[in-house]
Amino acid sequence: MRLYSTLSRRLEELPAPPGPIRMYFCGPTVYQRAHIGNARPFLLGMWLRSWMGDRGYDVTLVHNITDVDDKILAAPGPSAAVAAQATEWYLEDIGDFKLGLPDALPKATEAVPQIVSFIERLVEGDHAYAVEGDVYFRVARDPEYGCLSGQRPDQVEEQEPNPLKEDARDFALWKSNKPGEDLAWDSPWGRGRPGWHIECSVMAEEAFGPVFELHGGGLDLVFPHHENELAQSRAVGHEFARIWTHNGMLEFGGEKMSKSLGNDVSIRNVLDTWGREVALLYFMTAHWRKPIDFTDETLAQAQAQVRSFRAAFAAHLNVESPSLPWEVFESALDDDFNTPEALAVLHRWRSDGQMEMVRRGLRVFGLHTLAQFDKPPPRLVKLAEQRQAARDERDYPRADELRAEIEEGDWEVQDIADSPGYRLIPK
RNA sequence: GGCGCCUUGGCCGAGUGGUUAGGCAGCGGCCUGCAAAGCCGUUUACAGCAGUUCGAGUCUGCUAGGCGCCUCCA
Repeated sequence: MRLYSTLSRRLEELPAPPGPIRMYFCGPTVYQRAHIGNARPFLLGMWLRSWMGDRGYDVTLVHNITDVDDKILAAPGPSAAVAAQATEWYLEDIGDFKLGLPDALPKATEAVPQIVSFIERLVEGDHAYAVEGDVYFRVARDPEYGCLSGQRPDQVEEQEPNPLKEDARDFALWKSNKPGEDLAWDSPWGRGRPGWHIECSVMAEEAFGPVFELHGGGLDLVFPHHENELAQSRAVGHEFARIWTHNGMLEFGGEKMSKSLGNDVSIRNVLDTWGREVALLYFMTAHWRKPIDFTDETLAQAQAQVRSFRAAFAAHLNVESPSLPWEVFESALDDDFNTPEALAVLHRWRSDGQMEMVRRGLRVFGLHTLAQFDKPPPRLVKLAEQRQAARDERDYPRADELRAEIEEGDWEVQDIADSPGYRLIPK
């Protein structure tokens, strides 16, 4: 199996099973409802874990939560409560995809002692310096700085000059407590809080030690966040992540969806409006590295595909001797996790009536639920039986009335050709 | 100014030099009491220009347009 890595800028072959494959994916900063773009790295991580598990790998997925940050401090109310509430929402939201949870969901605030000692190591190694209660990373000491993002340090723009820094490119590892900030810890440099990048270096080390196979996150984190993480970890002698995956952004009206632009739609909203199956299939339609448009039309297309799979399962087709072998599906996913191509294979099996193959493939993505049907409510079964009776008596106006009533209950009644039977399918 | 990415038919999207991707929507037909589902058929693809090659959507160069990052961001 291979995946494209930002670090090498090419496809990287994974070690042979069973690995291990240790994956660290950057999660959200928790200060409000997470938007649907935040779901993408989560889903990619979960799907990779699922697929690699099937392929015989020993996989561990760590997905961090940033619960100390400027935005949390700026939000109205006690910061700890803001973060706790938003964390709860996030866990609810990702839980509702019903894919299970990552193996660990560490929080920055629960790693502060380790963060402090990590920074001490950097200071001792002369990779960092303390100034008036802040600690900064010394970028000039790292000749490799920029290797992940391709940024040339001398070309990086500085927005607001900070006189405390030796060099404009240096970034904060520890920030001194400012008046009004209600999240702070004691440290050798005084009361303060961790900078943004350091938590990931520390929590990845906590989980995996000095080296692990895969680090994921959104494309917008390549620089500066991941560049800085890598620099910090290498400064203490770690190899850190070998493969870096960066998923494409969700776009909304031609622009990136983000909280700062105010064009974001929450995960909760999407789940409530379209349901988990449509949301999951929607993300399958685009390759993970590419941008994906978030529009009613693209979601509606995903919904149409969901319905086509469900209808095929309802028809109970299962033809033996597959037209395409399982290996075709496998190689699509093994090759840079190409979900659109895998989806095309599933459609091919669907149209050939090989629903067991479809079910097996959908299971990787948590979509095998399309093959499971709840029992229709007894009230609707009764209506369907009445409709059947009306049809038998050729009372078609009555039959159509009953069908409309069934559809109001979000089930659809379909007659079966060549038999007097019908079937009920959830809409 | 720097770094990186993208441009395929009405829409979404595969395509790792040489036979149909696939889905959605549309149209015509079969089936149906009517539908739905299904099935069959069908509809100006590869931004433009030049090059490499026996052969390019696929490689190279240029042009045009778009996007991301360099500041919080998945």
